[in-house]
Amino acid sequence: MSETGRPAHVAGIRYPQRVRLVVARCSVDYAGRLSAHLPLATRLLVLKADGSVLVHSDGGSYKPLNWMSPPCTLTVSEPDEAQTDAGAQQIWTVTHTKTSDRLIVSVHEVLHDSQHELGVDPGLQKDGVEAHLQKLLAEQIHRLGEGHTLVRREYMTAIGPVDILARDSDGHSVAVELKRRGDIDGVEQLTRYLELMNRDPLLAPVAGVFAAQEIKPQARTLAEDRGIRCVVLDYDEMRGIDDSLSRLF
Amino acid sequence: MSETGRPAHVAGIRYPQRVRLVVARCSVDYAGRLSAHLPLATRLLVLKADGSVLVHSDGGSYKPLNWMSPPCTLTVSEPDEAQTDAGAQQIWTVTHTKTSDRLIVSVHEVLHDSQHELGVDPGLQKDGVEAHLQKLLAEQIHRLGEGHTLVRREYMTAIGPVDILARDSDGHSVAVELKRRGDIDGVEQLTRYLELMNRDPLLAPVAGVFAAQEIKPQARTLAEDRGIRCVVLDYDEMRGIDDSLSRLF
DNA sequence: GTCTAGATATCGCTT
DNA sequence: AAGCGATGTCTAGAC
Repeated sequence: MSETGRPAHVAGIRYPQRVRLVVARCSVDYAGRLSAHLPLATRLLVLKADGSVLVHSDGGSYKPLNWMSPPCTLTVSEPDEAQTDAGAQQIWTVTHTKTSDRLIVSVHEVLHDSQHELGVDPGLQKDGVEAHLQKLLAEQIHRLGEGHTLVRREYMTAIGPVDILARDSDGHSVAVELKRRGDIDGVEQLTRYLELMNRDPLLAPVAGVFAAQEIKPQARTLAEDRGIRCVVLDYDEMRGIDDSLSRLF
Repeated sequence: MSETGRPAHVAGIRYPQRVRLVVARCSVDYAGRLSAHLPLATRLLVLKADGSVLVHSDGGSYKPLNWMSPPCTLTVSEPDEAQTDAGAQQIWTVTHTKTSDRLIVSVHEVLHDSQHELGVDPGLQKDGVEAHLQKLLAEQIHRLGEGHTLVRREYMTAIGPVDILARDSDGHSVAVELKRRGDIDGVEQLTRYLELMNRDPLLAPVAGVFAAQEIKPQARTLAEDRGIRCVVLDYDEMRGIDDSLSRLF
């Protein structure tokens, strides 16, 4: 109960990682990059082995009401007189190791307290992010328009890599900016690439294509105003074709 | 154990909100906006009253390894033959109510299972960051340079509000884009405002100031290349002055 | 290490 | 309802 944060390594000995689950009536204060306060209520407190703390309510998204990110340490202390009068039984102070961020939990009543050994997690395997979309579009470059050919993915320029460089049926260069969701940011990014590339006589004229699964109206307006063509990609359809291709082998 | 998700309202009766904590050896698959897989390992599963599920490891940040956001429902089913052979005891399927997103948890061994009544949370009270920085800069407008005067905060234009509009010592307009961290995005945003405002004969010429607690090198280069002045703000110093002022009252 | 771009972002506010 | 900006963003990859 009065145990503090459990570092994974102490004096060279590797202790098993443990997560501690506490359900308690508590109030919470955070002082760091901002100040925040949570009034007294019953909440779930998750204390991870690296010292990090999550304060969750029963609802909302995956984001805790409040938290402290690692590296940090938890110390438990007795409440002072004022805190005792307010009903606090324990004060948990979570201090960030590098910054001066602080999370203070005033624990009024502990309703549950248990520890569980989880071990190290093998981690998440992802599929279907922008990288995958880029691979698919490179394989299905005709989606940019008839007669298009791939020059290369991640074409390097002085200000960063262009997602895809292609040529249209006339042999002119086409720079493609690819997004999962097409926002104004992406149009600005492509615009910077186009400005730079069109100064290169070996490449110019370079046309721009803004390709995304979904293009926001404002982004489309800005793009078309700048002569950038917009292409909406159907990920499922592209993946479907990719799967069918895979099945041939 | 075999209980499914508990909606907060059933047949007009309001049930108490409950959070369920499960520690289990499990593998997890997500199919929705992307595909993701978590190999078999021991993890913390948090099931909230709104049906949402968080899959946490003992470490990392506040973000779960995987999750399903509300509104969604959890159903528990028996594993099929292949799943039983793989060692699964139960299959939890979490389905999003509006999209077709799906989270499937293959539960191999339950190590802990408890439920806790939390009630409705009063919610977080926040104070700080960009709003505060904007208020401080409006009060300390001299930080833009000698002789500057405030016109107004959140000066509305056709494409959105400019954080601060001021005048310099010559009476010329100054548009200020304020950020906690000064990134290229912020420079682009300010550039769009300046283009628009400089078309307005009542305002033009409008100078630009990019003000932030921290300005990234690339952002500074881009800003200065466009004739936008960069001002680094010391939040603690500004807050200190603000506090001293407050103490006078 | 630092820095940059992407994200199943989430959250809140305004139109 | 939909769009947009901010976030204590977090995270992974590049340099």
